[in-house]
Amino acid sequence: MLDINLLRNNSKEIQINLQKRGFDFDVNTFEKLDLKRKKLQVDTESLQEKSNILAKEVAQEKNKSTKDQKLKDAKKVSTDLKEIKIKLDTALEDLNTFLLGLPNLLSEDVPEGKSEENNKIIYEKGIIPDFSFKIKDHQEIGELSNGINFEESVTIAKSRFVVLRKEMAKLHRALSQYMLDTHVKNGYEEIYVPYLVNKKSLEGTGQLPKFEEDLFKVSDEEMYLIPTAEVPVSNIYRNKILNSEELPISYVAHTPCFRSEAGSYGKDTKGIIRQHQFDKVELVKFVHPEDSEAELEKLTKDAEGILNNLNLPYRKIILCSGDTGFASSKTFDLEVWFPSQKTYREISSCSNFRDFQSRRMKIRIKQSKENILCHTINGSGLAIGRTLAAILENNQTEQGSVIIPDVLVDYMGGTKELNLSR
RNA sequence: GGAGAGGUGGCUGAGUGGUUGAAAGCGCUCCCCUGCUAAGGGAGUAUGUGGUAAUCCUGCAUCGAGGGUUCGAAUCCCUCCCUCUCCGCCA
Repeated sequence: MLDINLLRNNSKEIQINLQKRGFDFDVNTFEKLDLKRKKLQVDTESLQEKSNILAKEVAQEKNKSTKDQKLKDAKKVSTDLKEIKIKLDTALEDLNTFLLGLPNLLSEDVPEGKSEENNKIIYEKGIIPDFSFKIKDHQEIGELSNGINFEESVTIAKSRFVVLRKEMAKLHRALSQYMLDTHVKNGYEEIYVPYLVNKKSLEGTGQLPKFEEDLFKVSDEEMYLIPTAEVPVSNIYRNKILNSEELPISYVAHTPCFRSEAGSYGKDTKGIIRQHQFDKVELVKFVHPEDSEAELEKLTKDAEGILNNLNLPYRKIILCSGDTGFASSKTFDLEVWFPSQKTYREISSCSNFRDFQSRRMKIRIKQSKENILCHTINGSGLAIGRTLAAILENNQTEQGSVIIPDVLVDYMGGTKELNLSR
C-alpha cells in the first residue's frame, strides 16, 4: 500500500512512476473517493462529538424536563449517527479497496521496459559447461534410475506434481539442509512457520486481494496454502512495533510452496521447473528504511553465495519496470544456466518492498518522536527443485552419472557421484 | 470434540452502564536531591486516524474481533477467534 498523503500531494509523480509498470493510476477516481471519505468522516465525527456531549449532559442533568428534552435530542442524534456511519463505512471500504489495488512505486534505478525481454543483465558468473556428448535434460536424467517420477504423482495428485525417489529425494533434502546451514552461518535465524495462512497475512504481503487465483484455498476454512514462505515469515510482526536496536532482523525458512499456476498452461510442462508444489529456502529481512538498499544487496549476495558454492553458472539481472512484481520497488533475479534449454532460468528473486508491505502489515519501528514504518526485503536462497534440476543438467557426464558438488558431498553421506544407469 | 474459567496499556493488575483512554504497581524517559553506591522526591510515558503543509492545538476511534441493546458500553446480549484447566481423541 502506498502512503495516502503522498497520493494526495504528489499524484502526478505517482502516476508517472506507476505508468512505467503499465499501470494507470486514476487520479480522478482517487480524489473523488478521498473527498467523499473526508466529507463523511468530518460529518460523522462532529456528530459523534455532539452525541458524546449530549450523553454526558443527560447523565448530569437534574432538572426533569430539561433532561427529557436532552434525551430526546440525544436519541435523534444517535439515529442520524447510525445512518451516516453506514455511509462512511462504505466510503472507507471503497477507498481501501482502491488503495489495495495500487502497486508499489518503483525505485529510481529500475530500468524501463515492458516485459522480461527488457530486463537488464548485471553480470554472468561461472563457466557454462561445454559438453562433447548428447546431453539429457533433468527429467531424462532423473528417470534413468526412476529418481524422478511423474506417473506416480499424477496418480496421487495431478499434473505439475512430482515424486522423487532414492538419491533424488536425498539430494533434494541435502540441498535444503545445506542452504539452511549456510544462511544460518551468515547470520540468519532459522525459523519454522505454518504452511496455511489466513487472509490478513496474504493481504499484508500483497497476494490478496488481487492475486487470489494464484493461490490454493482450503475450502470451509478461510485459509490458504502459502505460495512462498515470505507470507508467514513477514507476517510474524504484523501489528507490532519493533525497537530499532534489534534491526535488522534476518530469517531463513525452508517451506514447501503451493501455486495454482493459473494461466501458465503449456509452459514448462516437462520436468520439475514449474510445479504446484515445490520447496524453497527463503530469506526475509526487516530493516530500517535507511538500510534497505544496502540490505537488498547483501541478501542477494547471500543467495548468490549458494550458486557460487554449487559451481552453477548463473547471471544476475535487474527486472525492468514492466516485469517487477506488484509489491516490489526493485527486484534482482538470479538465473541459473539450463544446458538442455540453452538458457538461464529464474532460481531466485530478491526484492525490496520498502514500506509497501509494512504499511499493510502495520510493522513499525519505535522512534522517539513518531514511529516509522520498517522496510521488508526478501529473496529465495534458493528454490530447491530448480537447483536440483540445474545440478543434474550441468553436472551430468557422458556415462549417465551426475557429479555431486563438493559442498554437498557430506550431506549426501560421502557420495561424490550419482551413478544412475540402472 | 465435551465441561468450565478467562482475554484490559511494554508487563502485572483494578474496574459490572455515565468526566475511565482507563486506578494502582512494575518497567522506561527526563528532572531534583544525596560528594560514589543504594535509597528518596517530582514530572512524563499507548496506538491509529481526521481537522492542518506543519509544530502547537484539537476531534474521533481503539479494553481479543465483529455485530446488537442504550441518550451513553471495558462493563449487558449474540456470533466468532484465542488462551488456560479437566475429560476424550491423536502424532
